[in-house]
Amino acid sequence: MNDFSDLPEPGAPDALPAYLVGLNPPQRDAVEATEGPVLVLAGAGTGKTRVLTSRLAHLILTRRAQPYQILAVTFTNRAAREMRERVSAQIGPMAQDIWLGTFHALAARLLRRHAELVGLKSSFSILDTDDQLRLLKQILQANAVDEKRWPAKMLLGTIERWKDRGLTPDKLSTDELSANGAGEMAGGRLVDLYRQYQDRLKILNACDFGDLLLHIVTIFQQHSDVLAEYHRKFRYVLVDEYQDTNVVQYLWLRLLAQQSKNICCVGDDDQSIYAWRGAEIENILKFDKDFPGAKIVRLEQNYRSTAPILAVAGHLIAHNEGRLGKTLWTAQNGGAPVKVRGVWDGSEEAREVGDEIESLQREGQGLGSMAILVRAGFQTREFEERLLTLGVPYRVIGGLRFYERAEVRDAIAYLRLIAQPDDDLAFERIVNLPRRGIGDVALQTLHRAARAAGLSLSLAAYAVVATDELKPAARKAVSGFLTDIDRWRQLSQGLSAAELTEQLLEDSGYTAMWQADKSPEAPGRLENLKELVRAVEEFETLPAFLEHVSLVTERAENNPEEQITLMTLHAAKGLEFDTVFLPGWEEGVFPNQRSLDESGARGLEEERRLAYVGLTRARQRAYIFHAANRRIHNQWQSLLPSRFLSELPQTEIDLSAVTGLAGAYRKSATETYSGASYGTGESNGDRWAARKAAPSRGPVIEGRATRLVTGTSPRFQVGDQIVHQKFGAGTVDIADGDKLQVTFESAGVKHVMAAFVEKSG
DNA sequence: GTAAACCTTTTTTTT
DNA sequence: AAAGGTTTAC
Repeated sequence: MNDFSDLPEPGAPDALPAYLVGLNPPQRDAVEATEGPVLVLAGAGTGKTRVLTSRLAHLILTRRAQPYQILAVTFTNRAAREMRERVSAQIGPMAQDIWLGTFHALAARLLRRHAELVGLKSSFSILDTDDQLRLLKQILQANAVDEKRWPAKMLLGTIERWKDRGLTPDKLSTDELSANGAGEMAGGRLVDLYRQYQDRLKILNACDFGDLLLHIVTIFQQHSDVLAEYHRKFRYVLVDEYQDTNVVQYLWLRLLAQQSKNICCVGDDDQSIYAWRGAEIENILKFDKDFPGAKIVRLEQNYRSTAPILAVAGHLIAHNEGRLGKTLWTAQNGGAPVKVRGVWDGSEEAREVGDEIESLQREGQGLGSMAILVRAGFQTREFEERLLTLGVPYRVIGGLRFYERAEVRDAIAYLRLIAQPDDDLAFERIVNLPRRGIGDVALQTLHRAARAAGLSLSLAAYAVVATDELKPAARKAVSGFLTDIDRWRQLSQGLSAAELTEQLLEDSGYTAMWQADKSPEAPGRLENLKELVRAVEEFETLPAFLEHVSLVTERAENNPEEQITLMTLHAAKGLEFDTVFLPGWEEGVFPNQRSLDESGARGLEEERRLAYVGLTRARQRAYIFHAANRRIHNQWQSLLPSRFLSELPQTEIDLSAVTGLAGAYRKSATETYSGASYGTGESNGDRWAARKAAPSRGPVIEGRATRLVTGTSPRFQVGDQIVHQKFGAGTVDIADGDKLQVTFESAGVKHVMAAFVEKSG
């Protein structure tokens, strides 16, 4: 370990500082290129975090900057925490002073300082998705927008995408509106609704997630003195996962770095998987245009996965266009091929995965080093059931987070209202919870008064109870509620946040409400409330806790037991496991149909990157599964294997199908598919070579779906009577090679593969 | 004001 | 199949 009291001067000949020891040449390059713009293209498992933390240590220990003069931005709280921990290990407590956090957390911190410049108070609330939706619904109702035709969710999505691109209502051009038909949404009034939504936020002294960044950019653009202050302050800017930045984030970074030019962005264009929430892969692709003279460093030596896994992932991702281009390699030899297994249906898939898990366990593999990575959250259910049956402990990442549970949100609404009287959404949530006799009629009266006076609900309520607008009972109830709130607000001055929370839940009758509830969930909810009080204890002040709640969306997991992890591919980014199971590689499931429908070629490429992310999570073993049939929307469907399977190098994979399948699968249980089994008939090796030679030819989106062709599969003609293993007897309507459209006697019209039916009679 | 009954939709991914 | 929302009935 290096003692930094006798640090070598920069450029000292021999003694290598500890943070540089063991770095490979490109990694070291990335650490030491401190001045000017730098783009580090860091492939999966190439030691990206190591480079980031070493770079921070380098900047600080060589005294190029004080910790508080460095801005280091990540996307997830997990990444921020990990980086902070690892820098601390290298440079000690100084690491606490680095401006290190997620985009949103850092933006919130800045916005609290300058809130008045965008018409907010420093105490503003940060709304979550639920609040946003309720707010927009109110506006839609007030504007008589038909919510059936224009679901609030969809409109909110459009508004959020605008915000991601830095578009305030004033900046929306007609061009923007004609794109994706946004101009016609909600009868052409969406911009107006957007404006009303923003106006409401201002009255509520609140902002949503997108606003955190948008407001800061607005401030920087309109107040050069404020921007200049931060130019002086932040000498170096570091950005993690740059491929996931959206336009606002890009603008924010560019504004901050335009003076010093010392911006270092680390990312991997092949792992860009967040276009659906506004990320612009172009940001990373055009980095050297945005920051002229940028140095580009490629990290390509992989320290995580075996050679076969890298080969499979590399072949797959090579089918994408518009890449910056990287080829991962490893010094390791050996390693098992990636296993690809075809199964009959979802439950067989779950059984097979379960069996494999148990057999790995018998070999001494720990559950903690295994993961099942699915495309969409609902896919975990079948595996959960199977694992429960087998008695294999598991944990699911994602799903309902602690802070999203109704009772926790209720309690937090109380706290929000105390911290911020203008928070109408919180007010409405709890004004009659538990029941206080403040019903719709009373609430409507308050709404009217608030709108008339241009005040928030709780402020208007004070005025209303002084009049006789409300019936005596309601008036008494409202005034009682206001008195309570005032009292708690008083208490919040003297008590700790946790004590306040405890007392509040008692006094308000909220705890009592759940105690009186005899539904089976009630005990769990009470337990969650206790857990909430424990969570509040970690924070000194109420505002600090509320900030945490808005920005940190994770739940405390402290389970010492060895468990297998189930999560989505998105959630898995940045993690690694010895063994990775990748189920559900079927057309429509993965690549996801909706992604294809909505985003075409771009959507397909993003899905392929998602597959790449999944494969590159694996250190030792990767298993891919595809099922021939699945119940989707409670209906059985037969599915084609994912086109991604035809894009894998046949030499590095081990193909097999489980016994009991018809046609191609049934011939031999262990027979591997030949090179022509998947795909179009040209060998995949050729396609791979052709692709390299002619990178301009894009993958076909709408083209023929991947086929399972074998020389032995019978040919069908229109009118043939057939039997399908799942759907029973039917008649062929259309025969297109191996794809048939069949009218079944009981199951109706289906598209099925020839391989799964047999001629009858 | 509450509860039951009925209808609709859901399943992409989340800071 | 289940959850959520809305309508209807008490």
